[in-house]
Amino acid sequence: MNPVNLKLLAQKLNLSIATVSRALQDSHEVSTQTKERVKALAAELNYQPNAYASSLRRNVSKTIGVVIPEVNNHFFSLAINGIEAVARQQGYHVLIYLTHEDHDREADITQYLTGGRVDGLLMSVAASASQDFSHLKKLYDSKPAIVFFDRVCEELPTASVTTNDYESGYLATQHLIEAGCRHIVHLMIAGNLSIGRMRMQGYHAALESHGIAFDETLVVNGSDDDDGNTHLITDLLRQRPEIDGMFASVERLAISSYQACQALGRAIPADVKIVGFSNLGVASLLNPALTTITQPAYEIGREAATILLRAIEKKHPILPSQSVVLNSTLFPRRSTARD
Amino acid sequence: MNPVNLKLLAQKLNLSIATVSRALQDSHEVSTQTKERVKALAAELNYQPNAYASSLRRNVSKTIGVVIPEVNNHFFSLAINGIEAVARQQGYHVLIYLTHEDHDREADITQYLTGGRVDGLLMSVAASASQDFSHLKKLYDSKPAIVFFDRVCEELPTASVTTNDYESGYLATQHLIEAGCRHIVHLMIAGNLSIGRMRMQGYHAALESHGIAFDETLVVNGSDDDDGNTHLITDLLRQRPEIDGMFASVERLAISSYQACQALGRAIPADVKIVGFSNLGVASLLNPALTTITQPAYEIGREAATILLRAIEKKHPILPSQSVVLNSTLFPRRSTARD
DNA sequence: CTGCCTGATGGAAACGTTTACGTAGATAAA
DNA sequence: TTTATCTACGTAAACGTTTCCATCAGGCAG
Repeated sequence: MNPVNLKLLAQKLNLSIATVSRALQDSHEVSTQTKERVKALAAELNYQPNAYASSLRRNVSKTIGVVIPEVNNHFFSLAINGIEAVARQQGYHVLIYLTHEDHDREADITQYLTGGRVDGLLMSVAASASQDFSHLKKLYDSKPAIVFFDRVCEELPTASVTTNDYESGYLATQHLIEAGCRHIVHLMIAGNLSIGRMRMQGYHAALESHGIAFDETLVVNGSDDDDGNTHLITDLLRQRPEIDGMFASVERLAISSYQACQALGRAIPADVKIVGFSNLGVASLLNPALTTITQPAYEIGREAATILLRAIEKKHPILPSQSVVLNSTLFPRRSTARD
Repeated sequence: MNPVNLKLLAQKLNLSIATVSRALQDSHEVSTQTKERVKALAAELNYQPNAYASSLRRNVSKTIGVVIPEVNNHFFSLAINGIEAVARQQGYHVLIYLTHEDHDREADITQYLTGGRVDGLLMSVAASASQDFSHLKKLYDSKPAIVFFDRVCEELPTASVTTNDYESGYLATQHLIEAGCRHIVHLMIAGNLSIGRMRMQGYHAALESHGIAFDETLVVNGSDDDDGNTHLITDLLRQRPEIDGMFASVERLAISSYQACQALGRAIPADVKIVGFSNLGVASLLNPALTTITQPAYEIGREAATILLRAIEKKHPILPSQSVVLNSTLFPRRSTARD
C-alpha cells in the first residue's frame, strides 16, 4: 500500500537516497546529526529494508537452507533447534526442505537451490537404494557452501559433522552379546550412505570378535513407511524364532520392533532384547524402557551451522579437514536387561 | 564465478534479454523455434533464474514463513510436514522461525518479517505471561497474509485453524471423572491464549456438571522448561496426596507427569490417572500406555497452508470467516483405566 | 590567491528480472 | 492503394538497494 522505502525517507528528509542508505548503515561518512534524523524517521515509519533488493545488490542472501529427510523425528528436530539457534544469533534466515527419503524429491530440491537463493546449505542425505549423487555434484558445482551432517555424501569434498558410527554400531552389538544374545538382527536404512555402512561394519566386527557368525539374512533394510517396517519385522520374528536381539540403527525401526514384539507377544527383554539409535525423550518411559544410543543432535546442528556460517562470513571455501566427529552415548535400560 | 543469467543467454543466442525471458516463461509472443533454442541452451548451461531479482521485480517472493514455539514436539513437527507438503506442491519455499515460547523473541522475529520477505505467514503464538500483542498488530498492519493455527491471537481479524478445544477439555476431564477421579489437576500453559482458556473452560464445565467443586489451586501453569515442570508437579503431588487425576493440556506436561509419578512411586493408573494432549507416536508403548487427546496435526498444517496459499494466489485478503475447526480424538489407554 | 585536503552529500550505475511499449515485416481487410 | 491486424522481437523503464564517483563548501598550507 504505502511503501516505506529509502526514496520516501529521502524525500521527507530532503536528503538523497544515498545518504539515507548510508545513515542507516552507520557509515562514517555521514554526519552524526543526519544519522539521528534518519534513524528517527525510519523508526517512526517502521521502515524495513527490502530484503530482496538488498540481496540482489550485494549478492548475499543471509539465508541458509536445511535439507533433511523428515522433521517428525527427534534427531532432526533437535538438530534444527541447534541450527536455528546459531542462525538466529548471526542474523540468518533458515529455509527448510524435506526429502522424505526420496531421491527424486531431493534432486528437485537441490535443483531449486542452485539459483543462489541461499548462501549455504546444511544437508542430511536421503537414504535410498540409489547410489546416484549427480544432483549433489551439480549443486556443489553451482557454488553454495555445503556442510553435511549425520548423513554424508562422501563424494563431495566438503566438511561434515557426524558421530562415531562405527564404534556405536560395535558398542550396541557388543552390549546385546554381553546381555546374552546370539542371534542378532540388524535393522538398517541408508544402505547407500556411509553412515549405514559404518554402523553395519561395527555390527559385523562386534559379532566377529565375539565368535558369532555373520548371517546376512539377519540384516533387514527398512524404509520410511512405519507400517511396512512393522510388518517386515513381524514376519521376520515369526519365521526366525531363534532371534533374541535386535539392533535398530534408526529410531523408527526401534519403535517398529516394539510394535512387532507386542503384536507377537514376545516379551522384551526376556525373549528379545532391543537397542536402538534414538533421541526419543520418552525412551525411559517406554514399556520396557528402551536402551538407546543417543546422538548429540542439538550439538550436531550447532556445530554444522557454526562451520557453515563461519565459512560464509569469511568467504572461505569449506574444506573436508574442518569435519567434526562427535560421540554418541549408550544408555543401557530395561530393554536389554539380562533378565 | 561464471554467472549464467539472461544476459549471457541472450548474447549467446543473438536475442534480446526480453525475448529470452519470455521464452522461458512460455510466453505466446515468442515463436516455437526460438523457445526451443532458448530452453535448450538454458538446460545445457543449467540456468537458474535469480530468485531475488525476480522477487524484487514482481513483488512476490514465493516464500512463506512459519513461526512456531518449537519444533521438537510432535504436534508442530507434524504440522510442519503438512505445511511443507502443500507449500512444495505449489512451488513455495518455507522459512522457519522458533520462538521458544519467548514473547520478546517472537517480537523480534515478527519485526524481521515486516520487510516483505515472505508473502504470507503461518503462526502459532508463543505462550507467555504477556497479554501484549502489539508486535502482532504491527506485523498485521505491514501487510502479509497471516493464518494462525492452534495458538491464535484473537485480536487480529484473520483466519485460523484450530481444534475443538473446549470439547476436548470437557471430554478429557469427563473421562477422568468417569474413571473415578475426584481431585483432578489441570496442567496448562498458554494462559494468555484462547486455546488455553478454552481447554480450561472445558475442564471447568466438566467438573461442574458432575458436581465436583472447582479448586483453583489444582490449576498449574507450566513453562517450556521440562525439568522445572517435573519439579512443580512432583511438589504438588507430594503436598496434595488426594490428587487422583491429571489432565495435561500439552504433551510435555504429560511426560513430566509420568516422570513425577515415577519419582514419587505413584502408580499409574492405580494411584493417579493421566490424560494428555499429545501427538506422540509412541503413546501406546509407554509404561503404562498414555491416554491421549490427539489433534490432527498434519491436517491442521495442510489446512492452514492451503488457506494461506489460496489467499496469496488470488490476492484476496484473509477473512476470519475462513477459519476452520477440526476435531481432536480421545484415545483411551491404560493410563486412565479403571483399575 | 592558488592548490589541496577533508567532511558531508548527491548523482547515477549496477544487481537480474519482468513488462509496458514500440517497431518492423507480413498478411488480411477495405 | 491504404489501413488495420498480427507475429515476433527489441528498447528501456522499473523494482529498492548499495556503492563508485562526483561535487561543493570550508579550512588550511604555501
